[in-house]
Amino acid sequence: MVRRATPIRNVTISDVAANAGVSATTVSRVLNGGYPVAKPTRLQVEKVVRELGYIRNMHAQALRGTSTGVVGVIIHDIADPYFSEIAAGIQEIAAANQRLVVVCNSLRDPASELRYVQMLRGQRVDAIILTGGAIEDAAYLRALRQDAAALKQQGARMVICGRYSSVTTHTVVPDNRRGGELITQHLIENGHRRIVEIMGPDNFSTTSERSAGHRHALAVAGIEVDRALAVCGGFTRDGGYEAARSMLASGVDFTAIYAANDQMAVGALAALREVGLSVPEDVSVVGFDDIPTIRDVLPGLTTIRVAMRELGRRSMEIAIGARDHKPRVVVFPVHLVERESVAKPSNRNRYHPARPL
Amino acid sequence: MVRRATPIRNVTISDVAANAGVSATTVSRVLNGGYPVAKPTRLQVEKVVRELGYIRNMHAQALRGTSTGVVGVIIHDIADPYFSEIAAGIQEIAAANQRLVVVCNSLRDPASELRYVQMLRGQRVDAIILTGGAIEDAAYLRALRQDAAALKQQGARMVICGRYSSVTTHTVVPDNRRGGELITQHLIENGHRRIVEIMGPDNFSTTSERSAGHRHALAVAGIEVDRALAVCGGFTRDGGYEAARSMLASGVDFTAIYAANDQMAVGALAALREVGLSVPEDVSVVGFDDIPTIRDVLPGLTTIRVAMRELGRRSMEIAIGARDHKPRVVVFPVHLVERESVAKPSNRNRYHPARPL
DNA sequence: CCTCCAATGGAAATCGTTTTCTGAGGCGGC
DNA sequence: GCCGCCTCAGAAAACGATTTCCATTGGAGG
Repeated sequence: MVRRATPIRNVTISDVAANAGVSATTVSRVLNGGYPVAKPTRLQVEKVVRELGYIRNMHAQALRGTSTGVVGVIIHDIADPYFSEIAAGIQEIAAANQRLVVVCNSLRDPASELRYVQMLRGQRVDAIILTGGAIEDAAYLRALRQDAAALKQQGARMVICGRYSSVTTHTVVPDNRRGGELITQHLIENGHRRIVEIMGPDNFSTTSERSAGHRHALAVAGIEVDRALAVCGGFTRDGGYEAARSMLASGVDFTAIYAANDQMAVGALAALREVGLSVPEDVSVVGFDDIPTIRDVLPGLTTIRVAMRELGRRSMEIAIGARDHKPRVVVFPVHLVERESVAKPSNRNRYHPARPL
Repeated sequence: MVRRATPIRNVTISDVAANAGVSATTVSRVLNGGYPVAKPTRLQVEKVVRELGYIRNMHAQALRGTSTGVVGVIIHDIADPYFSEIAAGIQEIAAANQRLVVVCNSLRDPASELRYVQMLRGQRVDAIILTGGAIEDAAYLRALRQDAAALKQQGARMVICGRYSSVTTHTVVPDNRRGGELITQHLIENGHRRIVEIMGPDNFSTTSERSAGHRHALAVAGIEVDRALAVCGGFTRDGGYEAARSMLASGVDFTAIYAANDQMAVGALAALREVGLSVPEDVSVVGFDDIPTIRDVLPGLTTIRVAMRELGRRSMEIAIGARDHKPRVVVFPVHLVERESVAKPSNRNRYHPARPL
């Protein structure tokens, strides 16, 4: 391997200073403003900056103490439309405020989430936004609380987006419980009493919040919760597909499926289609979130609208906002979006597997 | 506003050194390895590091000269499934190599793309991955070439993903031209001769590459290109919807629609549904990319598979790979995925608008 | 004519690491 | 008993920007 001819060397503020015949101090003042610099001097410096293509070294700047202008975002999975919408909202506000965003995919692994928090702290980010539901694990939450405290100590902040949290910090969250309640009410009003609940992974705060709303609505209507109607699955299309298949295979009676997010609902639709059941004639299906892509599934999915992009925007606004806020909780309201996937239950064409799938 | 009781002050390497009764040098050596440190000393230092919750200041480290471990990614729109898949692939490799990824949404604006490149250079990232088609604009490309050169000078690299480029740097790209050719051939083999081409935005490299393949296939089959059958639109669902509506409104005759990406194809499907045309009986529709979400549109969309995740992975591998590579071009093959949206053309039920939509 | 102040520019310390150089012991070989 | 080598640890100089002090000038005011 040949040695590089010119050593790796960037244009520094001193290079600019030398070429402009002034001191580094003056260059810095021209760049940052807020200190009087005589007009000819300023113009000369600006000219040299352009000529040399000088770019500030953010690390030197950060080291000296001013902020880094970087916000860290920890997300479950950027390929999931729910999170990519939130990420898009975050980016909008970041762009409008000249901030850079470091995005980390935790893939729902709490250990990797904590590792990323450490890395981001090492980056001395101005803030960390933690999105998505939390694993309800004591050790994990304890570690997070410590990080939040350390972050505050560093003069940075932590914003939690998409979950209620036991960590004392800013929180932006959709009203998951209310959503579960609304969508279940809607099914009940349409005459459904035997409703399959496809839940998210066990131990997830989103799962328990949405499920609580669901069960509350059932209780209010005087419908007893039948454990045989509940099934857990990954928060993905395939998770919903598998869950629906297992319910079909079990032979249990139901007239509707409530999936705890749209992706799972879409998977359930596919499973129903596969066995020849039609929606909503044979089975009604509802989802949660109203992700953009379900505009184009058939039949149109009745769901709960969560303003994901707005959730992201708001989180970022808090992340880069004024420093002297008390930790506070912003709850985003949700509402029902009716499309074509719900009808009154009918008893014809109920599917009964001759043999397990 | 009350002054903070304790000034903002992090645990530094010297704090660790002092508490462990050694010098900062020794702490650094324990942290980085590669230099002999006596076992008791090492254990003592590690203990203090844990106790104090010490985290390296990446900025100081970066300033000193070692790499930052950060890779910048510039992307058109993180909420677009095509790009979020690429981003997910990038993240996979990043996570496996302890790298952090800064994601910037350019929203297809070349000026903001260039601004982001500057910001990322200021961050002294190890590499920049530029994804998505390029605006074919001379000034933009010139600026990009300069940045690529400067980056190389800094010892960083630029990887271009998703476009052939006139910039001399590493390139990872799907075979767009071949894809346009394959999908068009498929339509022709099914008997279609009057094919609407819903193109992406004008001046986009992806648009021209995919369109070139399309026109080539037509030429080979001896079909003359009819400019009345081509229409441009944004690379989005709504872009495809509007484009399809305008073709329908124009009253021009066609039996198939080729949309230059899946999102536009989905939009076209919606437009056709709206006027009561069914796919593929009345009109055949094909897309491009095979984004994950089209698994669940009806009818199943025949399209060109692009390995987006793999594209992202490979880009990142090159971005963090060994330093002594010549710029090279990796072309990813594409292939046809047949589903249910293509059939032989029929003349019944052709839509003729009584009045413009 | 002397003093004082406003306007402008520079020297040097500082931020937290890494990485030379040195240097101090200890020990084997002659 | 001395030399040289090996092992380990520390002092100090970077890296590139910001910021706190000063220093100089020129003009206003007495």
